[in-house]
Amino acid sequence: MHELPAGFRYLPEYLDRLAQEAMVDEIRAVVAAAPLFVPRMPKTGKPMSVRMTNCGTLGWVTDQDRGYRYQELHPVTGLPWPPIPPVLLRLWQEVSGYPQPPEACLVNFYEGEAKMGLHQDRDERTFEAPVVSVSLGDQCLFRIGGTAHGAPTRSFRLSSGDVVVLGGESRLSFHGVDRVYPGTSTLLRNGGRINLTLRRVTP
DNA sequence: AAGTATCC
DNA sequence: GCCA
Repeated sequence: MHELPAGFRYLPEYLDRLAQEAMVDEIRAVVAAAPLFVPRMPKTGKPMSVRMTNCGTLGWVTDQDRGYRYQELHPVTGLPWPPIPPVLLRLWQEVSGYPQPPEACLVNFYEGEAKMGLHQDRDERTFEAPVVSVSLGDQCLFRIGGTAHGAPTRSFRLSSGDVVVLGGESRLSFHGVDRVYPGTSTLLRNGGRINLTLRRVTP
């Protein structure tokens, strides 16, 4: 049984059903303005299995030519990202302990066999602020390790309404999603899982 | 290690 | 089904 990295906070059932439904409505509006796109791996161009979009002044994107980065414009529409909904700014204020607001909210949509390989969130220009993650919809198997390659990992299920904070020592921990469990939530009519990650990019 | 394949 |  390995230790969880210091600064990792798991807040189960942080959002009640009504709050989750309100958040899904906000995300629907974000997706209407900034359509989901398929991110591609740097150099190889292999598609990731999730679809994604963003809200905020900066959004995380990746493609074959330019790789992982934050940018102000949607890669397909060329428009600025829609603003982060106030309810998410309030959540950040409640749990982040960071004085300034988040600049990016990455929206990852998992359906079917979608997963996310173990990785570090390290494209930001500051690691002082934590990463705040919200789970909506079907449960998933989440895995978190240490900051070093090859460090032991722990796995547990995340459910709709759970909030996870990666701060302190855990800010640069490797983490990922090994699988989604279909039919484990009624929040999204067509099933699947939405993960929102709020981030500060600049100091 | 933001990927996939393979093994137990 | 989950880990490495």
